[in-house]
Amino acid sequence: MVVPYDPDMAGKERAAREAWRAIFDFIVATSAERNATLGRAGLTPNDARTLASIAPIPRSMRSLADEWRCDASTVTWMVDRLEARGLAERRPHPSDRRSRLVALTPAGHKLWSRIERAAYQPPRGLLALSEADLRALRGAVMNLPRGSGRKVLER
Amino acid sequence: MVVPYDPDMAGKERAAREAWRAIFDFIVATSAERNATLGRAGLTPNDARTLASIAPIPRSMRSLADEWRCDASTVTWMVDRLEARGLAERRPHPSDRRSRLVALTPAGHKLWSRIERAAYQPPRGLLALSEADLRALRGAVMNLPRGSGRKVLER
DNA sequence: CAAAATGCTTGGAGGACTACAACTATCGGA
DNA sequence: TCCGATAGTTGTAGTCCTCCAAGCATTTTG
Repeated sequence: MVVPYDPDMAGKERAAREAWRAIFDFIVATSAERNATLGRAGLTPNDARTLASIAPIPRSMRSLADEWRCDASTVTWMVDRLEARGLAERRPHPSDRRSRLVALTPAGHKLWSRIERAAYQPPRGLLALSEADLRALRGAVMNLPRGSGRKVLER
Repeated sequence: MVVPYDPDMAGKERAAREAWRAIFDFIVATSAERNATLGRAGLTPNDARTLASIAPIPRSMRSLADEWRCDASTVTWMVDRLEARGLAERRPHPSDRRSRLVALTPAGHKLWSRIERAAYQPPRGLLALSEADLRALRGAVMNLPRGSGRKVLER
């Protein structure tokens, strides 16, 4: 798709750049607290990513390795650690006996829902905005490309 | 400061929650690309944090340990690695001979400015928003609490 | 069916943290 | 001046990844 010349593009890009800078700085400034939350739950960032990946639906090891672009043995290591803590379990794949499905245990689901709830709790700094700003912010940001469309989201 | 009852608080908090959720998901979805950028520069996330901390002005090891809430020997390790790559250097402290100031070398400044420029480049997904959304977004996030006020920013 | 491909695990190696204990050099106060 | 606090380093140890090579079981393909 060819984009025709847009005299306002500079303005749009400038807005995007300035907005992103403020968001990025805010994320960085609040990241320590998020990591501390994980730490208190005894999870590494990678543990959390694993929980997030298998929480919606059991996944094969292979699909996790593809998603994370890592070696298959790395996935073995990750899942081993969660399994040792009783948070995840391996199940037989219904149609391929080579494969395993990794699923959360009840304890895993419970912990993950706690973590997720904490992660979605807005940082204090965000509440410092006015209601008008927050409504405007929400209106804009809800239009962000969503979900699994990886290609869309990458830089 | 006591906050009086605010009948609209629920609406404000709801806006904050929904906005944060969208932002958080977006950040997570784009984080792999940011890490890849660091990786291409041969930096770990911790390396980048170190560069960011000493880029504005040389810092003592102690102040870094305090900022990161880690053991002093961890700072030694971090700085050693950057120094080995010629990105940072230890300088004498002007008034305390026990202390060292850690500063970026010219190569360190050069690399850091590259990294910073890349980090502030808005992800593609953000450009998917309309100009109106981006302007609204910018208007809101520019009011976010800024800079070094750690207490303000934490959750 | 035989061969190639696939899914996963194991073993080995190494890098990146991270803290603790012990030690040196220096500072600062009584 | 002497002693406790402070800044930093070194050595040690342990965890968390991360990949590669090798191997097993199973599936898919020619």
